[in-house]
Amino acid sequence: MNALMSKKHQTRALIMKALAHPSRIMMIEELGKGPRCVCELQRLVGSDISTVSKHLSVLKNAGLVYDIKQGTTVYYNLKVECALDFIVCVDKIINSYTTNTVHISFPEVPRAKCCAKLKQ
Amino acid sequence: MNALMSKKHQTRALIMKALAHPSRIMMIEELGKGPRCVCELQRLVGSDISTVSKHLSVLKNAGLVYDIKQGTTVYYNLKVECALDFIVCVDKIINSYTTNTVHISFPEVPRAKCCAKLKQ
DNA sequence: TACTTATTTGGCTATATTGCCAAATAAGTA
DNA sequence: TACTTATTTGGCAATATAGCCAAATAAGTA
Repeated sequence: MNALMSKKHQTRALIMKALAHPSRIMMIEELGKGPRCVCELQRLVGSDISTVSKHLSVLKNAGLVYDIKQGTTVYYNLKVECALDFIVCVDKIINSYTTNTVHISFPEVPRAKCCAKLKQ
Repeated sequence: MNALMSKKHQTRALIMKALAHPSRIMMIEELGKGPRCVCELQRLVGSDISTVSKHLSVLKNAGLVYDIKQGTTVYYNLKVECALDFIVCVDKIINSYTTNTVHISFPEVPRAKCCAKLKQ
């Protein structure tokens, strides 16, 4: 894997990581309904307001939300609609936990040994 | 937020977390092409084989992959096709980094103060 | 200016994740 | 049985993440 590939996968992981927390998923879902201030999101998730603020900066850093200041209030907005698609994807997977049928699929031909260390 | 809601969001986060690592994203993408043994995935990501094995157990634990043993070789398989949708979602977001136009949207009416602590 | 409201930042501790090595396990082969 | 191959597990150190409190910042109001 070259450095360019690595960069790409790191960017992907940054976005996934941003969504990899219960509070942040909740907030993204809520922001799908419209802009919300930090206070409103704080009531939603129930953590300390400083914690919520830090979660929001993670989402912002990943490019998922943006903020607009009005007086002393900061409104957070969903930047990319498709962030909501993630939640649909996840819930599909959760549903598949019970309904999914496993397809057994072997490689067509036996492969040569691929893991052995070279002899010295 | 009640305990049931919390449970749901934790399950969602478990799946997101499983995908929140460059190597694991790479492996999911590769498994989209067909079953692969641990060795093949190890060559793909370039980490120690024990590290790769642990990454795979994270994916398995989240219900994203399953494994089938053939002799000494373990073939990993994508369990849910829609795990690939995530990667499409992420790449859409990455593309939006440059092309996305911000829609400024304020709440229609000014809201009452919502954050102040009660006076004692 | 002093106070209030809303939010962010710094700092700290607790916890989780990552990645390597070494050892263990599992299954096939000489 | 001893050896080889493929993979998993245990253990450990390094790093990252989370969440709280206290303090700082920003903007409005009396």
